[in-house]
Amino acid sequence: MILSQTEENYLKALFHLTNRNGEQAEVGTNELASFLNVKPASVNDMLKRLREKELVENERYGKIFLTNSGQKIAVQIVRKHRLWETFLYKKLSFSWDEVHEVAEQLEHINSPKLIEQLEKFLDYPEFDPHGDAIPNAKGEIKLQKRTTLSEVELGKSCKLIAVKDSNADFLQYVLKVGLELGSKIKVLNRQEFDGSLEIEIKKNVLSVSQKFADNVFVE
Amino acid sequence: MILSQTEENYLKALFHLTNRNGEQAEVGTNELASFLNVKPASVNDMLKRLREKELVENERYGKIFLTNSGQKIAVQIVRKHRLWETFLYKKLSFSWDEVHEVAEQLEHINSPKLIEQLEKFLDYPEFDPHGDAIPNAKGEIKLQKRTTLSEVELGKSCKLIAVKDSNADFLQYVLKVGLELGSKIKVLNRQEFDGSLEIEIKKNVLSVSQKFADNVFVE
DNA sequence: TAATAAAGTTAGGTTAGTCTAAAATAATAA
DNA sequence: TTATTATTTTAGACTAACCTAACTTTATTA
Ligand SMILES: [Mn+2]
Ligand SMILES: [Mn+2]
Ligand SMILES: [Mn+2]
Ligand SMILES: [Mn+2]
Repeated sequence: MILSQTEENYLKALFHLTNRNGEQAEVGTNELASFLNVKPASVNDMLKRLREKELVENERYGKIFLTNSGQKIAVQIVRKHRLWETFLYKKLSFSWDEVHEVAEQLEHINSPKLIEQLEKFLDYPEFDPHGDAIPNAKGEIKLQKRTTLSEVELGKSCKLIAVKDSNADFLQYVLKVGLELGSKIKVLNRQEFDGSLEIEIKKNVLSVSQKFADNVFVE
Repeated sequence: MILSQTEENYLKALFHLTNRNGEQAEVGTNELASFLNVKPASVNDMLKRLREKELVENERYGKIFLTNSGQKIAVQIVRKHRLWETFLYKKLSFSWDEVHEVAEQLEHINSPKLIEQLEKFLDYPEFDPHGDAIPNAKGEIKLQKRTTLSEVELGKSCKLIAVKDSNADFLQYVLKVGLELGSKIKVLNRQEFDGSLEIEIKKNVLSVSQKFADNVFVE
């Protein structure tokens, strides 16, 4: 089945919204619309078409789900996205805050051979530059049990294993505070009124906002 | 200026049709339409929009030209196309008949850094896998004075320097008869009634059609 | 439970890019 | 020079993807 870029983006968005950190989540028209920066009415139009192609299922006023074939297609797009990010990062000297935007375009290139060969060229990488697992050709993903930094208990140490990839400013800031994939983080204190954290990284103590901590994944 | 893929394809088509083997050529609505596999009416609509963006010039019932800025954009697309073909060929083990189709998609990816870095990664190649010159970042192209094999005088020898890139079957056939970029070809005889040629390649004598010879460029 | 708010849907409209069918102009041949 | 053919343009229509404004249904709260 040949899909437009727009259709692919809807499927990918649904994939991300329905699988939040391993858990299943319910998704409605409004949420999908604001995620994609379109209006709920547009989402409705598109859902009609995706339903006709049997890629999504939803009842009137009900929640939205990917069908099996919708899910398969979405995973392949995620696979392409993460392989391209890895290529840009490893081979073309992009920084980790620059790769996502370009991968958003490259993920829609349609050529099975290209992806096969790209994966081989990169020597079958398991994770992208932000720590997200790259699905294999069959669509299987290693699922990492990951927590956000916000949820870590006071006094405990953890290891940074992934970061939200879609905000360049955030990613630059992560590097600036001295963090990278694999960094050890100790949570010293939590400010109750705004959820901000005091953390220790390589003997340095600093304070990060709740929002920051929500975008950092640890194990 | 942000252009759609379709607009980019019109500009590229005009670039190719108005610069045939170094010479300037006049292009009309019908010719552009059949090149792009659309109807003349569609071309008319698009020309109106491209005129408004000052990328093409044409008078009612007159021939079509790229403006300077239209030309610049077209060359950049050709540059991207040829760099991607080179990448696929050199780094991802694509054969020379497979690269064009995928490059048709990749040429529309919009990221100046990507192209810069790709060119660097490929070590500033001068020619694509079909022997076409790759424009540099400034849009300058080395112009090769090239003739088609059909035009070579009887008895003369020549060197294969480029081939038309858009037909995979033709490209496979070129390899099959033992030719590649740089091959020496001697033209032994010309059949007047159908323009077919008898040629010698590495002591082998074979006959090729006029159409074949039209798609092979030599110096 | 009734009122209000939030979420979702429908109707009608826009733009890009395409098409067919018909009309206008230019080029060519009788 | 007129008739025929080829080329180009116009008018009107379609689909994908979006929008606004109004409406309906579901959820929340008083
Ligand atoms: Mn990404
Ligand atoms: Mn995308
Ligand atoms: Mn090509
Ligand atoms: Mn193209």
